[in-house]
Amino acid sequence: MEIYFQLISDGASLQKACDELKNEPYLGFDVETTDLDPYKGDLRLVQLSDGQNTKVIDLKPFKDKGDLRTNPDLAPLRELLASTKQVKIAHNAKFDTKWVRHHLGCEVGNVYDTYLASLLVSAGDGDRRHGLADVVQFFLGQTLDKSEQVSDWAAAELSHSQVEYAARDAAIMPEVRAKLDERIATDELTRALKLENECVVPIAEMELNGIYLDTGRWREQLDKMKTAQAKFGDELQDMLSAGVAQASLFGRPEINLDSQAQVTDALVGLGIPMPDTTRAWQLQPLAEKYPAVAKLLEYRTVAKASSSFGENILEFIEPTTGRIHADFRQIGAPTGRFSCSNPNLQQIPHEAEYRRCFMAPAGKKLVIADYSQIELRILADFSDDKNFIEAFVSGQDFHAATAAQVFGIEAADVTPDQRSFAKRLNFGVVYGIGASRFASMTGLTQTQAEDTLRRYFATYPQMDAWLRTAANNVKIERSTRSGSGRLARFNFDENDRSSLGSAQRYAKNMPIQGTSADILKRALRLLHDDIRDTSAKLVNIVHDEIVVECDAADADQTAATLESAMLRAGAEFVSKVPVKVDVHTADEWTK
DNA sequence: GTGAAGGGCCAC
DNA sequence: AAACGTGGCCCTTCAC
Repeated sequence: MEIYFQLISDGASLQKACDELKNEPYLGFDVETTDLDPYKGDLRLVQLSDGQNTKVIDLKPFKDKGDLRTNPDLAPLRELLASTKQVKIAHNAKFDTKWVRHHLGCEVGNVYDTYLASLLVSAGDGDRRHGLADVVQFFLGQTLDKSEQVSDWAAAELSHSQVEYAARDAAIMPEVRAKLDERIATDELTRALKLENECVVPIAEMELNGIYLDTGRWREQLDKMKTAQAKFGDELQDMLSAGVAQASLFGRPEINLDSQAQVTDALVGLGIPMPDTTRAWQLQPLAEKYPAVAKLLEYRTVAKASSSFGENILEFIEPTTGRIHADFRQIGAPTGRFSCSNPNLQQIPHEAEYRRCFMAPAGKKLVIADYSQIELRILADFSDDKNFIEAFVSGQDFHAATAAQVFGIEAADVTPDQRSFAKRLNFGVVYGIGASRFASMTGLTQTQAEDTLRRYFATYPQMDAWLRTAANNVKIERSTRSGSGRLARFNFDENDRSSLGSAQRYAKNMPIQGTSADILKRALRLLHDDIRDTSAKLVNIVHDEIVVECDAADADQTAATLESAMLRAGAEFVSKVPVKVDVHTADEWTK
């Protein structure tokens, strides 16, 4: 397919090109860069297209005159990109908007992300691919050649083939959007896509902002873990070698303590009746009787700490900023939750020794806010359960309040055990917990656990009914949705009970987890708009928590702004129970 | 050597 | 498949 494009490399042509495009409602938007990381490479091309008329802007000549961000010749481009009048259609727009933000110094207005749209339409079907070529093939039936994608974008002169490739990627976007939008409309995903599209720029900015990690503190903690690992490892080797015959002849045989197979063999050699897995929850009961098992558990804990949360995380510190810029996937899970990697800032251990390493730099403060019991509030709202709602409205200790209801006593008379049972059930219910799991986690017998579950659901009959309906709909509707309308289709084997059971638990959980994700995404957009032109910067998110960094002097104002944004977002999805946000200001990412 | 799979464990 | 949902990271093992 021949396409019409124009390569632009001077200010006057750029002005003319932007004038030509500025009245178009939809613009395909793409960039070509010399690296995947905006802190490491250069922005070479910016492409904009209305579908017929495509402009490929070569930034190299502009770059040769100095900082792109202050070059007045680029003002028309910045204005066009920042405008909210034209929809900018990009595939994985987080990438393009990050480069524009960092290298051109402007925020892209009105983003439409065909990658996120394709993910929404696929509704959790993990077999579908969502690269641009895949999406173009699926929705337009065209084959897109991506071979130039990894070509040399730093070359002094770009080849015709490179520029044509760049033009084609932008030119096809309006058509992709049109086709995708038909599916978005028929699948009733318009609200969910709006939520996602509006969240792209806040996330792009968060990744550029990064979070500050105190290297000294981290190393200090790591050293402690390494020392403990060496000590426990040594002790464990001694204990395990007691069961090995050749120990006295050849000295202590080295066992690989990280190998389940070798450790299990050695423990069996000591006469320990090993369970089918060596996971902590299975070994825990054996730890009291067998010191080697207790030592293994100690070793595992510090080994995990020094590997997963060790030296490697320091390698993610970007030299130019001194901060960690992790990758956030906006639709990381089919429920709509984010996932995070390189490194995963959503799995940093909760202990203060780790969290205190993530700090506000000098003169700054962290403002940390999280939703209180958001998933349970969503369940209360969706099920409209009178008693469950009452437990929230009462405003008292939530788990004590539910314990009082379940056991039919006054809140003041709730025993610690009763509160603990209620708390575990409150958490378990959104995952579809069963009696046997509840029994094993509480130490209750199967019968006692069944009885407690029965009491719990008898206390909350409408919640029970809502969860049962959700499970039944797996077979009838074969799909479910979150509050924003995010869609999840079920994949299960009709004849396999465990497959059906697993789909039913997912059906109970997805609307709740998904709505929680919806609320967080809405809050991120509201926050983004409210902190524009302030010192506040989004630096991390963890499912129901938002961390913002700001000038110390602005901390109180930022806390109020953040809480307000989160509460407004919550109220858009939950109305029958109050939404509660706990917010505080600190020098470290701690409670 | 490299990569996939499986076990294990961290977060919410 | 912990009959409690969603992720990512590290390690070993095993196939290519």
